[in-house]
Amino acid sequence: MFESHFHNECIHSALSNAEKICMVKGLRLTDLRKRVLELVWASHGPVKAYDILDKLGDKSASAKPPTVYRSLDFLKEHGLVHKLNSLNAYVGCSHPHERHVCYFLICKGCHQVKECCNRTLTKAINSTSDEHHFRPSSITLEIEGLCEHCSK
Amino acid sequence: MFESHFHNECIHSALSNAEKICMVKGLRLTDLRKRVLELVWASHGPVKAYDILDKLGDKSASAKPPTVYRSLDFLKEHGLVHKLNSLNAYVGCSHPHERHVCYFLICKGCHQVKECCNRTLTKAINSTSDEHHFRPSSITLEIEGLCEHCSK
DNA sequence: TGAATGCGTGTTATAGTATAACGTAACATA
DNA sequence: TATGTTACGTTATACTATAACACGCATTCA
Ligand SMILES: [Zn+2]
Ligand SMILES: [Zn+2]
Ligand SMILES: [Zn+2]
Ligand SMILES: [Zn+2]
Repeated sequence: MFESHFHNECIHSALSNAEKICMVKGLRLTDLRKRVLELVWASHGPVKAYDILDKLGDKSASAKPPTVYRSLDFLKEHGLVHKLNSLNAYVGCSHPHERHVCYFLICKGCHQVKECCNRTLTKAINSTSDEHHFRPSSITLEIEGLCEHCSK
Repeated sequence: MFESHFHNECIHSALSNAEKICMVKGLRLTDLRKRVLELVWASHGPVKAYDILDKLGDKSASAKPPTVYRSLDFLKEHGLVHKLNSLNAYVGCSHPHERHVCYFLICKGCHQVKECCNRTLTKAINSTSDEHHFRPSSITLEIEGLCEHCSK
């Protein structure tokens, strides 16, 4: 799904973006939160909360579930990570600057996730909601399947 | 979301539909599976696995988690119920005859769920997938918000 | 300065969701 | 009746997430 690349750059830019965003919004991107974000960004794939927990443990001996869930909540709330409901897993947001609804392509082959947030989908969702006189507040759209590379 | 109605008729018709479908497909809609389906259909809202478990317990003393999860798996697999990933809950399929992808409107006010499975959405999802050369195999689309009645 | 407040984190415990693994009973088919 | 298959019972455990309370530290304001 992601052609071979220097992923350290992805991590680095995700972290520095997050710092800028938090700076601007007056949020505290503490060490803990930054480390959790870094672990979420360890790959372009879904990351489980308890895997983050284990890896935190390496550095700071005593991490307990609330530690990581609280950080994830913070990061979610401010659009830095997303939760994938169909997997109970988390993924870093690939364009956290723009406030937007996010849809996901989840490859079962290479276990990578790509955000696909386009107007066409949003329009279709809104017009369907309208038809039903429904006022949407939060949307989960997760498309599982095989990416170009993995379907060959 | 659902105007006042005689819900017993919903339950009854869901069960008799299920019987027909299983008959045709040569599937065994056992007593247990039928009771689980009935409990899922207790409302038009999401139902939790452990609530089903509790209610099963009333009749058959010793129900354990695998009992209900196995039945739910069977019902899911054959399109008689759907799982709502954003809620970890289950809902009866409102038109199990047609093989189809299902999208859901979930009202946070009255806790009712409506299937909205239209071509426009499917087309938008497929064309987005195409753009990314992605081959979808399973789709989760859950729209949370307020229904017409509850948004007044 | 010192109390008051808010926030982030630590810590313990528990709630909630789901499956593995193994045994037995019921059913189908020959 | 023998045989293989499916459904279910049962025990244990894994996985996911939150409640509740304590502590430290920074900010504010009396
Ligand atoms: Zn990368
Ligand atoms: Zn792939
Ligand atoms: Zn009804
Ligand atoms: Zn409603």
